[in-house]
This record gives sequence, structure tokens and C-alpha cells, in this order.
Amino acid sequence: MTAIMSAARRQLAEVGPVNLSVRAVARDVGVVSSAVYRYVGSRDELLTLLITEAYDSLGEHTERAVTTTTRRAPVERWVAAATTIRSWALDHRHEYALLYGTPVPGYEAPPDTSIAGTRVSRALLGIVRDAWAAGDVDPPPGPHVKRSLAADLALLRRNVDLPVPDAVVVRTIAAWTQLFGLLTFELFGQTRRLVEHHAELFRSASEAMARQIGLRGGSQPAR
Amino acid sequence: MTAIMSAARRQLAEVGPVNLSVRAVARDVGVVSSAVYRYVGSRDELLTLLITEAYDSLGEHTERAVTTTTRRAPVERWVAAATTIRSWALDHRHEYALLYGTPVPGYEAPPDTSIAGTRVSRALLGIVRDAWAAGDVDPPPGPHVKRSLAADLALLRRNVDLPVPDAVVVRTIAAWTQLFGLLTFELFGQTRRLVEHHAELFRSASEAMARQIGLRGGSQPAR
DNA sequence: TGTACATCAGTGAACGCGCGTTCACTGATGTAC
DNA sequence: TGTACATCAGTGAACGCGCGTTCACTGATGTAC
Repeated sequence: MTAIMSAARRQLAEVGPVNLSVRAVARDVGVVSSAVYRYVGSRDELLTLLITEAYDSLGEHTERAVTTTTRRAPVERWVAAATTIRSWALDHRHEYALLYGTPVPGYEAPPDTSIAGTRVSRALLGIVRDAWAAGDVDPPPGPHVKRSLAADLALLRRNVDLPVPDAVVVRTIAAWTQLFGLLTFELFGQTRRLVEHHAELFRSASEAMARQIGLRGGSQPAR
Repeated sequence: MTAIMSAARRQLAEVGPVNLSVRAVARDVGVVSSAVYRYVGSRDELLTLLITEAYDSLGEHTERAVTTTTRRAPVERWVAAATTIRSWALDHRHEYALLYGTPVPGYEAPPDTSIAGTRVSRALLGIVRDAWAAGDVDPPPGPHVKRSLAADLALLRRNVDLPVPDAVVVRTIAAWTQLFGLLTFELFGQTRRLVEHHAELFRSASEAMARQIGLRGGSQPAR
């Protein structure tokens, strides 16, 4: 089983989620293709296992970045977490695509996987929560939040235990989407021939995100 | 030829870029599969045609949103353009995936396609350029921009003829990535079971982006 | 210590599928004289 | 108006490929008495 999973991981890294095949995995293990079915019910199940694994891996990395920086200023913690996510993504491009790219056609991820997926966002939210608790968030004049959206936010805030104003939640979502948006652009080649120094752009941008949320810290004065 | 392209468009909309097959397109046209090769050299060429077409379609929509709102405040123009992009994406989910999703494995997009791709961003940049020319941009204290990154930015600024300070360029890139990041999350199901009212969140977020760039306008006072 | 049986990991052949691409061809349409 | 020829859209068969999944099986290892 462990041999199959590590072969699957290797295959995934090599050919990507779409071209991942049970037969290739079997070949890699050095076993006939039907043997895999003793351990994995179907190709979809294999994908599910890989997704969960990948979410956990990225989740762990992110959590570590968050928990090892508790004594630093919120902005720096955010940048540290963002940088960690980027490194992981660069080291696991196909895993990243599996998690945040186009859904694999014909494959429907079971609900458990999206639970594993919240680990990353929860870790990031932890930074905002801590900062808020410590009074390290400038509540900027947020955009007006419509009533129907406010209901969503209330639910979300309860789900993740994030006792901050709506405006801060919206800004955190904005930062979150920006973080992954930039990363997706970089990894999927949208910024090719446009930007050369991706690492620096990313750092610059993640610092800006943190500030946009209202987090304090770093060399720059709060607005 | 036009029959083939519209069949290809239909197929793309139905099964997505990865599963797009020459044979299925031929079947849809009502022709034997080899007949397609009289018009299209290979499957990859077909994909290239579809990509260019899609970029052009989205580009046109965006340009229209930008050019029909020249008399409105910058923030509102940005929101209008963003909303247009979102509508297009919702109406053309697989096209969107083709352009901004995981690259199709084994397919290498020729350089011409990425030129077609700049149309969208150019249109968005037009809003910032106009606003800057009209003095409608609050130059906020931007993040410090490293020297190596500044070189990238200078080049980029020249490429797209955007005579604004580095900080504004960085913030525009941030807004751009956030726009597509949020959209990607929505379309690829990352925010499922998290947000219900995507339209409002998107509107809220795009207004925030515009303000983050420093654009003026709308009901909210500039900071 | 020895025999009988159950468990279970892995085998090998087979199924039916759809794919991209090539190639020699047919037969209708258009052009030149 | 009629014949000879060229053009060219589409045909049909074939190639070799890899895939997911099923199924009856072998043969080694472990367990019970």
C-alpha cells in the first residue's frame, strides 16, 4: 500500500493529475495492473487519496509557518506563511494543480477532501485571529457589506471562529484569493514574459495583502 | 471550416479542454474523423485556435466594458469591467479553464496566443491609465519595491505604456491577480460551502480592489 | 514435528473502449478550350 | 454546347496505442490441531 501511494505520488509529480493512470502506477511499483485493485477501489479513489495527502502536506507546512512565528508581528507572520505556501507549490507543482487548478474532468471530490482543504485557510485565518485578539489590526473603513453577503459572512465567521468585523473578513478573503491568484498565475504561466522576479513580486504582494487586511508590523508604518 | 470551429466550441463547452478530441468534433460536424485534418493540422492546432478565439472573445467584452464607461468614475469602471469578466467566465466555464486553468498537459501554447491574452489585461490597465491621466488616483504609500523587481516593472510599464509610479503598478498587479484568483476559486469550487452569494462577494471585492489601486469614485470617500 | 486448511498478495489474459493520425481512394464541382 | 482535365472536400479502412476494470487462477505464508 505504501509502495502504491509513493508510486502514485511519483506518477502525479511526473505526468500530472489528468494523465495519472492506474496502469502506470502499477508499472512503477513493478506489479501487474490488476494488483493495484487489491488496495485501491478505482482510479477516482486513488485521486482522492492523493488529494487528501496533498492538502495535509500543505496544511502542515502552513501550520508550522504560523505556529513558529507567534512572537513576530502579524504582517511578518502572514508573509512567512505565504512564502511557505509558495515554496510548497513550487516543489509540488502538480499537487498544487490537483488542489487549486482546474478540477479533473469526470472526477467528483468527496466532501471529506474539502474538509482537509480547510486546514490551509484555517492556518492563515489563525494569524488574523491572533492579531485581532492582540489588538494588532487596524480596522480600515471596509467596503459596505450587503445584507445577504453579511449572512454568509456570519456563518463563515462562526464556522472558523473568527470574531472580527465583516470588513476584516472581506479583506481577509480578498487577501486569500490574491495569494492563490498570484501563485496560480505564476505556476500556470500567466505572468511569463511579464515578470521575471517572481519571488520578489510575491513577497511584495503578500506584504501588501497583509497590510490590506489591516495587520500591523514590519518596517512600514500602519496607515 | 466554420462548421468545424463551432463544433469544436460546442465540444469544448461540453467536455472541457482536456477531453476535447478531434474525433468527437468530427462526429459533431457529421463527418468522418480524417476529414477534419483537411482544415486543422492536429489536435494541438485546434486547441490553439480555440485559445485565440476565447482570448479574443473575452478581450472584446472587457474592452467594451471599459470604453463604454469612459464618463464614469474609475472605481465604477473597474467594477464594471470586473463584472463583465465574471459574466463571461460564468457563461464560458470551460473556455475560462482553457485560458486561466491548469495548462493542458502535453500542449505548449505558441507565443501568439499569449499576445492575444494581453488584450484583457490591457483593457483593465486602460482604466488605471485614464484615471492617472485625469489625476484620479490617490498614490498611496506603496510597499517598498526592490531594485530587481523595479527593473521588471519598468519594462512592463514601457510595454503597456503605463506611466504611473511603481507602487501603483504593483497594486494594479495585485488587483489583477485578486480578480482572477477570486474568479478561479468560484469557478473551480474552492469557495463552495463557504460562500453562497458569489456575485455580491465579487462586487464587494472588486470595489475594494479598485480602491486598493488608489482609484477614486463611488459612494465611498477616498481614504 | 507434521499435516490440512484458510488467507491473501499478486498473476495473466481478456473485455471493450476511444484516441490521433495516415493514406489511398471516390466522386462531385469547376475551369479551359 | 460539349468534352477533357484539374481541383478538392470528404470517405473508409487501418495502424498502434494506452486506458479502467473484471475474473478465474496460482502459489506462498500463516494458523489450528
